[in-house]
Order: sequence, then C-alpha cells, then structure tokens
Amino acid sequence: MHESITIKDIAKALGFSTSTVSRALRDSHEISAETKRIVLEYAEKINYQPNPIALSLKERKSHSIGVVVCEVANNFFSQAISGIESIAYSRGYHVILSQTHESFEREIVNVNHLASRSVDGLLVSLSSGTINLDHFKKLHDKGLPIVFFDRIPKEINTHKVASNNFEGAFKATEHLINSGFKTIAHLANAAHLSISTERLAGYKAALEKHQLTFTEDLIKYCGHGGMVFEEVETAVKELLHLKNKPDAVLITSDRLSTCCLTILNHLGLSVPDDLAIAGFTNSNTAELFNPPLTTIRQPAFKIGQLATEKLISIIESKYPVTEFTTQLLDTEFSIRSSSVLSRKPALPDVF
Amino acid sequence: MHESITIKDIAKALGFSTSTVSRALRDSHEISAETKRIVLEYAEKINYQPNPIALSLKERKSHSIGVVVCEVANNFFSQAISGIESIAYSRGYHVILSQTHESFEREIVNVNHLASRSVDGLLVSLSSGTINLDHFKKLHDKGLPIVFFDRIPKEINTHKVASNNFEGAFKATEHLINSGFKTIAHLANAAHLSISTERLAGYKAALEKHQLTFTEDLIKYCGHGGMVFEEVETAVKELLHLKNKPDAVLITSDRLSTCCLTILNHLGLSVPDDLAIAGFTNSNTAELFNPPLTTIRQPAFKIGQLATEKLISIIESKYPVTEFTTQLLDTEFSIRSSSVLSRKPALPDVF
DNA sequence: TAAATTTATGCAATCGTTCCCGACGTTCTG
DNA sequence: CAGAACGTCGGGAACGATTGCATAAATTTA
Repeated sequence: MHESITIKDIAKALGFSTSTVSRALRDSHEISAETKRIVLEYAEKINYQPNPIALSLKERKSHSIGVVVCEVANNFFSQAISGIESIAYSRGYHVILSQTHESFEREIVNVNHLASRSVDGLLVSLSSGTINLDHFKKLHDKGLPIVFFDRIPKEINTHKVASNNFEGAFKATEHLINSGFKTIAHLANAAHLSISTERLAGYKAALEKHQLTFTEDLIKYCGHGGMVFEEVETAVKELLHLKNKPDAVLITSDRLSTCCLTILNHLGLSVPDDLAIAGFTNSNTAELFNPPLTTIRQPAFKIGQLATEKLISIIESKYPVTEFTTQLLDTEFSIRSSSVLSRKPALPDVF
Repeated sequence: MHESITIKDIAKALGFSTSTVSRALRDSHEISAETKRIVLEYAEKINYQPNPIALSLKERKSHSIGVVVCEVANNFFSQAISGIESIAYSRGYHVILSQTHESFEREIVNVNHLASRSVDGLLVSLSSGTINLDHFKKLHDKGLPIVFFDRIPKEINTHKVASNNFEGAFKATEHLINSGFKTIAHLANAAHLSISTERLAGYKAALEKHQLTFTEDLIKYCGHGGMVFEEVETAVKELLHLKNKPDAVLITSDRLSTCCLTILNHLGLSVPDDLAIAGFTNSNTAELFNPPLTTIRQPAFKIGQLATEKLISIIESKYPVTEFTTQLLDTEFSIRSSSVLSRKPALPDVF
C-alpha cells in the first residue's frame, strides 16, 4: 500500500496544480468543463482514491463513531451493534468497537482511547463496574457527542435510548401474578445499573398493584450479570432455601435467564411447577428451551439504530445541540410454558 | 472538541520550538533532561493528547484493522469478534466493523471502503454471495495485509485460520452412525463456501468409512444459511418426504441447526426418535434445548484471536511476508440427547 | 478603447506531527 | 590553541488534502 497515488501525482502527470486537480475532483464551478473532464478521466484511469486520513486531519472529522459495550458476544449487544452498523454504514461512518468486560478501568481507558480525537462521537452502554461518570462528563463538556443506550446514566444530559424496562418488568410480573404465583423472586444484574433499577421498579409496581407485599429477601443481585456461573448458582440456591420460598422468579438479564434455567435443570427441579420463570433475554431460541421460556425481549436492533441516528444528528448539527431526548422503546413479551403451570390451568392473563 | 491542544501550544507557552517539544515528548536523546522535564510536566498539566490522525498521516498507519463478516448478531461471529477485539486492544489497534449480510456487492463496497487507506489490514470471513475474489486480490497485490478466517478462500495466498471442519463433521457423522442411524441427511449452507465443502467432505468420509452409500438427495443446501426461514423449512420438508427418508441429519450451520429444531418441533416430530440431529452451532444454550442438542462447536474466540495475531504480525513485519500458514483449530463435540435414541440404547460411540 | 467583470488557474497556508539538517555553544583531543 | 566532537536546540519541509487569495487572460460593459 505504499505506492498509493495522490492528488499531487495527478497534478504532475497532467501539468496542473494540485489545487486545480482538487477542485476538479470536487466539481468546483471555477474549473472549466474541459479541465474537469481531463482530470476526472485520468483519476478514474489510475484509480485515484482520496486519502481519508488527510481529509480527517483537514476537516477535523474522522467519520467514525466509537461503540463502548461490555461484551460483544451477547445476544442483546450483538443485535444492537448490528443496528448501529446498519445506520452508520448508510450515513458513511465507520464503527469502531470496544469492550469493557464490565470493568470500570477498562471503560475509562477505552473511552479515552477512542475519544482522543479519532472518533466523531460515542455510543455507550455503561459497564456494571462504572462507579462514576467523570470520564464521560469531561469529554461531553469538551463537546464530544455522546449517546447512551440500554444502560444509561441519569447524571449526563444527552440523548439516551433504551427499552421501556419498567413496563417490561411490570407486564411480566403481572403475568406471573395472574398465572397464580404468589411469591415472586427477582434475580437481577448489578444493582446500580439503570436497567436494574427500572426493572425492579416495574416489578415492585406490579406487586403493589396486586396487593402483594414486597420482600427484600426475594431480590438477588448478581454483579457479574451471569458471567460468573457460581454467583448465579449461589443466588438461586439461596432463593430456594428461603423460608418464604418463591414459586416464581422474574429474571432481568439475558445471561442470568439462561444460567438460572441451567441451574434448575441441574438441580432436577421442574419449571414451572417447582419454580416458574420469566426472563429478559434477546435469545432467538427461547422457544426451543426446555421448557420454552417466557421472555421479555428488547428491540435491540432498533435501539442501536435510533441511538446511532441521534448521535449522527448531533455530530452533523450546525449549531450546538442543547435539547436532548430520552427515548424508551417497548419490549416484546412472549408467554411460554416456563411461566404457565401445567397441573392447574392458568388464570386468564387479562382480567 | 475544538480547543484541543497541540504541540504548537506547548511550544508557544514554553518558548521552545515544536521540534524540541516533539522530541522531548518522544524522549529523544538529543534533548536535555531539564527541557524534557519542563515539557513533560507542562504537557501533563494541560493534559496534552497527541493527535492520532496527524500521526496516521505522517506514519501512513492508522493503527486500526477492518473486520468483514456477514453478520454480527450471530453466535460464532460475535464470539470471534470478541477474540479479535481482545488481541487488537492489547496491541493498540482499533477494530472497525462491517457487515456484508451475505451480499457480494456489499462485500466489495465494504472492503474497498475500509481499504482505501484508513485501515492497516483486513480480517475477513467471506460472504456466501461472493462469486469471485478480485476485490481481495487487487488489495492483496497492492500489499494490504489480509487474513481470512472461518470462511476462507483457496485462491489467495495469505494466512488463514479456521476450524477443522472436516474432522468436526466426520466425528459427528460417525457418532450418528455409531448411534445406529442408517440414513443420514446433510443440511448445509451455501455450497461453495469452504465451511460447506469441508464439512461435506468430512460427512462423506465418515459414510465411506462405515460403508454407507452417499446419496445426493440427502444433501440440502440453504444459500441463506438459515436467515430465510422458509428456505430451511422447504429443505427439511423435502428431506422428510424422500423415499429413503433420513433418520438423522447433520446440520452444518448455526442458524440452520436452531431453525431445523424449530421446524421439527412445529411439525410435532420427535427428536431424535423421528429424526436425530447433530449440528454445528456456537450457541451457549444448546444444553437447554428440547431436546438438548448434540453440537459441534467452533473455537470462535480463539479463531478471532489467532487471526488477529497473524494479521498484526504481517502489518508489523519489517520485511514483506511471503510464507503463509493455514491453521485449523479443533472443534468441540458435545453429545446430547438430540442424537441418542431414547427407545433403544445407543451403541457405544467407540468401536 | 479603457475599465470592469468574469473565468480559469496557481500560490501558499493550513490541519498536527515528525524528522532531516543546520547552527549554535561547550568541551575534548592532539 | 585550532579543530573535532558533542550536546541542544530551531527552521522548515514533509504527510495529502482543501481553500482563501492573487493573478492572468478573456470577456463584457460603458
């Protein structure tokens, strides 16, 4: 890739100046039709490609956006990234990927690495290890466009796109209640994440609406979100040994859902008879599970698309953007046998 | 992000020339210790960050690698990308993502877009729509480092990393034979992909070894690799209506495996009694399926890592690389109930 | 016909950095 | 003590493109 041709080569070959060539290629009005033709034909012939890095330097714009997620190999995030890529591609932006592995330090390093002017904007889903947002605030104050998605912070005023986690959890919990379950546990990701608090709130609201008392014991947090199997195993076992043993559990994370099902299968427990399950997951195969899993599915692809559109709108805005939105997208609730008792028919879900 | 500080600002503030500042920051031997101290302290104080784009222009190196895959939201590829990111990150490279959606045209556009000098090398898994490799050859001849992984071409001489598809298919087929199945169908991705031909060869070899005759009818190709459900549905139904109806099927693609199981469940057929299944998939939840799915799993993460290491080794090589390797990594075979008859005990797998 | 305008092009600065080369001053060598 | 050697530093040309300004020729206008 060293003998790459530049505008200078064209100028030299054709006897023009570089400015004339540049303008001809850009179809400037101040270049004669004849000159344009000559330049364009020659450029075409030798397959001239403008150097994007030189352009970036000049325009102070890299035409690329950085994506910061905890893990790529995850149903939700890979779908979201697919959405991000689709929009970015169509708008002429490159997508640069980085993973935090739920580590605060890694998030700081990645964000700064991306931000040190090689990226026009950032698309971020917070890591569970994030304990403060200074690294984002600093960049945001400097004027770097940032859009948060899925795991979003309250403290930073910018566009945010996420699922309607409250309603997703509310609906699923209400479904469990309507299906006849009385003691509903809650298995969650790291407690401080927006997805956790919002889903917990939805869960609580559903309990309250149906006059079920909320018990702290029934809430279990798994800080690693299912990445550490033992953590989930302990949590599930603790739930099962409770005096007020739950008959159902709402699981608010993808990996947690599958982990929990695995654990119950290993323990030889029957789902839903011993313990019913409804879980947040973006797996495409929940229907295939044994038993088929009742799921709350997030519109991951759409979330990625919307977040990217909003980011690019900030990037390309002529004037500073000060009005920001937080957009919540509805989740998709699918009732399957993991939450419907086989021995006694379930009550109708509407009532 | 406009008031970003440059080496010039430091020079002006400190009364040095830009060259001195640059050298001081680079810890050049021709700068006095005292000057270095002053410059470094000041740079630290005002949080100077070198402009990577200017560096790229100067060094003709972007410190980023382009990844071209058909689909991010896919178990195998998202795991592979995770491996790619892990190595790239540790070696100081950015990962730029693009998807072809199995389209030839899109592959050409993406590859050229990435290659037009904004990327130091390319990591490619071919799309199923790819009918010729001219776009890669052109770039490869120009000196752009390319490493292929998973779906690899024969015609281009460079590093390649993939699974040992032959052996994976061979083992699984032999397992089906040893489990007592006589008529083993083969459900595959687009016929011309390396993964398809290699897996087909493994399948044929196992049949041959066990004196089973190979029948063309029993091979069904799904050009969209399971992205188009109807295509798979048609293929499966055709298999089921064959005069020599298969009692087992080897499925050689991730999405195809789950699609097929879904279809069989929908048809009310019992797996493995009506039709046994063994499939290539990188799903983490095959164990949870109904029935648990016998799988051939590819070391996706490792493949991504190795491919990236090889790519970076070419990129950073002082002299032109002419010796290339094709590395095949072993697959992981997990026998589960989808391939083991419940009515009659299976024959031992060894023998 | 002189002046004003338009047309088509070149010059040179710019983006932020590196690095070759030259210019000092000091110290060492013979 | 002259010259070499060294240690420090600045000037300025790159890298590849864009663009404001100047300029020359051609054309129009008065």
